Amino acid sequence: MTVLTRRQTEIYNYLRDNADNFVCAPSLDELCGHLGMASRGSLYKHIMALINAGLVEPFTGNKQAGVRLTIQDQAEDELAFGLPFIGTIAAGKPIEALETVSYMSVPDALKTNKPCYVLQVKGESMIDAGIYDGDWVVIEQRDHARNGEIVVALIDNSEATLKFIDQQSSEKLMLVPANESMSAFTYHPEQVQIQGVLVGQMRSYR
Amino acid sequence: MTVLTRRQTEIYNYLRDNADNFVCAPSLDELCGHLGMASRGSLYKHIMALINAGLVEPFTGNKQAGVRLTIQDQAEDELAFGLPFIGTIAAGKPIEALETVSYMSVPDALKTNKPCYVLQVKGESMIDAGIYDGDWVVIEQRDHARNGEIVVALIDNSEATLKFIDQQSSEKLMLVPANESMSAFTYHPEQVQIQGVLVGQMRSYR
DNA sequence: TAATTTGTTTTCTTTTTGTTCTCTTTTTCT
DNA sequence: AGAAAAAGAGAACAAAAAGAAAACAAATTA
Repeated sequence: MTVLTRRQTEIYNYLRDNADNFVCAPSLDELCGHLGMASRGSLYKHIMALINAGLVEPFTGNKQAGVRLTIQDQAEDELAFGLPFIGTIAAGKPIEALETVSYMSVPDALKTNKPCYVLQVKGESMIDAGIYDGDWVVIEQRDHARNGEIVVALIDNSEATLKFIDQQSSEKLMLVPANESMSAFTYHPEQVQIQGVLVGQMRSYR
Repeated sequence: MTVLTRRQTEIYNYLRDNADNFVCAPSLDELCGHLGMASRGSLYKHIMALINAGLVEPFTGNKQAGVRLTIQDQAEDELAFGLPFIGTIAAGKPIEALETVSYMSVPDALKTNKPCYVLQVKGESMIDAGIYDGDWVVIEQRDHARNGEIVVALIDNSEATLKFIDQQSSEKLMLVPANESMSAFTYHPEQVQIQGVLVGQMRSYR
């Protein structure tokens, strides 16, 4: 998995979105203008990082051809790149407090058009729902959910878990694990902070 | 593909857009006027580059015919669109016989560096392994597998399924579903054709 | 034939561009 | 708060690209 910094992601997104607007491969100076930068040398470092990551085609020697996007990133339909990967879900911190570890390419089919992020599941609390230890989950950032949805919930500001949510009212709500050996608990709404709702899941067998 | 310099691209675009405006093929001096250049020799270099790239028809000797445009548009890179999405797994046909329905971008973590394709799971045969009806699976194209791996297997040339493979020998092999209500079957190796091995899985909750 | 146009080559200068460096500022993490 | 990483500015350099101008030969035109 490719790890990009925030600026690198911004620049890559700009290149991807504007690839068709250039009559030919743009020069570093030209890109600087579009990106609001004053120094070629600074942009150069970012471009080299993207080339190193295989996201951008290298400069053609010293023929000053500039930068061209690679093939895989031109995919029209399922183009996907750059959801922040935040870490594991058992971190016990509010999502906003977690730093983006890296970015992860996620198919469109697994995310929504709202802000999303990726977590890696730690533990077996959702095993009966087909979500296993080590899986990645795509979470739409939200502070509310409907009954029956699977949510990332922060309990008493200390423990983050992935659970079904149910029986929400002004006095209580229920968090239900999908694991026979674990039991559901009822909380006061003030105890529970919803961090997002599950919209996608991925697993690697390698 | 030949990479054009900026000026070459500009000149090519001008020629393409204005080909119909010339009563006959323009001379270099005439083109210099239109392009705001003072030197034939400079333009000559650019034109020769375009001829070399096959984008412009060569000068017809010294009969002052000038430059003629070819019909050919600028060659575009052939784009790849991620992994081929072939369809559902219960299709009952060999994978090779299936045509690519579309392409799907898949995170690096879910694929290998070998040829892979994507299938959508139909049925509940792997439900106890956390693979549900409607999930997408990433399959590495292979005709053999190790015991314990999850494979796409074509049985008797008629039925494609996703199963664990086990107890492979020259006389038999076993295909084991991950579903309590379904039972494992033993086959002769000739009956079973392995189409690939599971390397990734994805699910959407939208 | 002489003059003119045109493609072609060559030499030279200027501009653009990739590349590397050092230094400062900003952001991020501990 | 302090350390580390990221981001940016700016200068300097070499190579490539671009252009100007002159010269020449072949073809066309007058």
